[in-house]
Amino acid sequence: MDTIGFEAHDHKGCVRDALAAVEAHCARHKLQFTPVRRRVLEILLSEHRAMGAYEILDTLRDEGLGSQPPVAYRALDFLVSNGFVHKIERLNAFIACTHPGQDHTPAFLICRQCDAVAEAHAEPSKGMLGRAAADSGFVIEQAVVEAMGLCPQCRESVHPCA
Amino acid sequence: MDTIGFEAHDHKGCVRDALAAVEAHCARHKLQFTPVRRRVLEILLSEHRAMGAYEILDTLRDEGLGSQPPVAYRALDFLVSNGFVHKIERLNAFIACTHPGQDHTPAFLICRQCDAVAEAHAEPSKGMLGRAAADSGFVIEQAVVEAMGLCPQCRESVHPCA
DNA sequence: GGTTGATATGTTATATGGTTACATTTATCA
DNA sequence: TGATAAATGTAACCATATAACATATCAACC
Repeated sequence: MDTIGFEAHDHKGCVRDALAAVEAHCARHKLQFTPVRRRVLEILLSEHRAMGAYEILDTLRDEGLGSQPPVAYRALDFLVSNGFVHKIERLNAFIACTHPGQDHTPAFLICRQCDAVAEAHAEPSKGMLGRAAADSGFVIEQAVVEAMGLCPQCRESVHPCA
Repeated sequence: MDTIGFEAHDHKGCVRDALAAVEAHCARHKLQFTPVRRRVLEILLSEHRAMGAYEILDTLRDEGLGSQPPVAYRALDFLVSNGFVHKIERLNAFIACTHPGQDHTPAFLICRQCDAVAEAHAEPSKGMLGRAAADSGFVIEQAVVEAMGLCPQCRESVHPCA
């Protein structure tokens, strides 16, 4: 229910905590949290922004962890299918989940000016969309919800009167 | 409020009406509804499904209306920015709007089995997303809402007991 | 009705994002 | 320890989208 994302926070702590949560989740579910997968998650967590697969790959290459696209995409596939990372369709980019482990439908607030992204929650089964789906007999399994606009900071810099 | 999309309908009539509505809208707003733009819209309307830009381009090429990607992308840009066509981010594909001219935030129900797409309406300013945005001071200008799942027909074919 | 500025198209080349296919290695577990 | 599955390395390729620039067409005014 908290948006975080556009506010300052203890970033080192948030990276550490998220990493620990994912590690625990993988141990519990017998998932292999391999070096490449771990490093990709670390990169996304510490950058704390949406990154393209090739941008992530550049970092991996610099570190000798793999140089070809499939390396990055495979790690991202793993992280996305387990809910540790989300893909932002509108940006063809990936971002670390802020509530790893918990089952949820993410929604994103994307600033068109500074590209900052905040994660919120959506409830696709409710509202008009849910009603339209129910009316037509459509079963929603997964949803993409991405709002574009201006974040608080950029809004102020556009309207300096604030 | 009607979903249409997964139901049978008078398709010839719906193509004709939509085309007429767009034509009227362009005349009223002094927009150039050129042959390429018109043909791209016609293709999308009559196919009545999400199509990739290159698939549309193939048809244009066959008809001698242009053979290079920018031709298709420019026509699509025009149609999308005027609300006659929507882009489905999840599919990197385009689909004709079912309510051309009217200002609205489209939402899509996408069948993962048969790729059928139905257009519904979303109200991003309401619900949890709207509240999260308001709470954090984010101003929503535009939204992508795309639900993946099973359409009525495919749902039945998966559960033959129905 | 011709001139001009804006809008639209033709075309080449290239950037960006993502997958296939197959060989090799590493983990898991009986 | 050996069999099987899962993960990685690597090359080649496919798919989506844009940049840049030349040419043509339109719209509107004198």
